[in-house]
Amino acid sequence: MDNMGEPNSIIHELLQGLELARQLQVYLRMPSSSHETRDLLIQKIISTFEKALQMANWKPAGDSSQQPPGVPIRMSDSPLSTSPRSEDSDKDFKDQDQNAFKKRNSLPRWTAQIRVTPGMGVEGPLDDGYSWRKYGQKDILGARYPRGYYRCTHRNVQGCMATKQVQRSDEDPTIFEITYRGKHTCTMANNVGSSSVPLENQEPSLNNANPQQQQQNILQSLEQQPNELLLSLRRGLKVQTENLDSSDQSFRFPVSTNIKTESQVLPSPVLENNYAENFTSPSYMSPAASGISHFSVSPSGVNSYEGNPNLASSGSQINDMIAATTSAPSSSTVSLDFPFDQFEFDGQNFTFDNTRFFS
DNA sequence: TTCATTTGACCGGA
DNA sequence: TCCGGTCAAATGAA
Repeated sequence: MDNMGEPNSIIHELLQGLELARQLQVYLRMPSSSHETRDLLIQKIISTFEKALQMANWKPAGDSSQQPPGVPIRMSDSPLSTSPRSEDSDKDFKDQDQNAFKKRNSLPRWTAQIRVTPGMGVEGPLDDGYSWRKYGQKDILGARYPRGYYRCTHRNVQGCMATKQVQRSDEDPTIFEITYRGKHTCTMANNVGSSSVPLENQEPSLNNANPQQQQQNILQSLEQQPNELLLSLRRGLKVQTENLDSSDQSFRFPVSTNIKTESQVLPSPVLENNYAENFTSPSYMSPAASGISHFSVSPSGVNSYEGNPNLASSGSQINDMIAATTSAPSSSTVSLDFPFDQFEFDGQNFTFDNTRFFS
């Protein structure tokens, strides 16, 4: 934490990695580019990030006895119980629910923000690796847009008590604030960030959490997005952390480096709208109130997108879209978008599971 | 039939 | 008492 490397150097390395990733993106779009070149670029990117990680005193995960692998973001000391779960008793889970409800304010909690700025192509592994199920929506006093409530799909089966809330910002409707609560204890959590296992080979539940339905939900929501928002989903992904507890430690990843093709990302109906799936949200961001991660989406020159002129919208539907995109299982995708779920940033340190990132 | 979302009702903390 | 968070019945989609 307090022995972090020179931030400027780290940023320099990260920027270098970014530039390399961009180059890779270009190469990947050129059918004639050679594998050697791509491999070389990938190697460079990896070493760049490794350097940055060294500078940040990054330690390989291994002390995460409580934390699921690949979910490296440290929670601040939280009272969250990780007590053993009963696999076969709904009653136990109901009891847990009761406790969770009583203690809801003591659950670890952290916030991410996703910004959808005009013109972007949200491509990339924008999922957080978990599947979520909406269980409520509520109008919040003083807020223009309703808040959506989501919990882990595996709650009933595995007693995973993780929840999240999605709230569209009043001040800037392009910003969606996602508040995570609780810690995933489902098997999904064990798979998230597993660096060597391709997503498609991971826990089946990752993919069988009805991705079609989630995709369809996205689509439904999209069909009612304003053109502006749809257009905004065309560009690249930019990551910005701000207000991290050491005020000036913020940094920005203008990530626009997708190697995932749209056809890999989306079912054709979605592609017809040229909409890209999956915001990645941090599985575990710093819960510190000061540690809001700001995910914004910015122009990246990504091609091919025309908003559907027939689209209309409502705030809650956009909320759903964002929520769904942050929750949709990533299925079998490979991307160079920054994988937030492998990214640890507790104010001064961050870690990054680069093996999965580049796998 | 199964599973997810919607939405009004209910609960509990402040 | 208010309001945020959750429950659960109704509904819809696959």
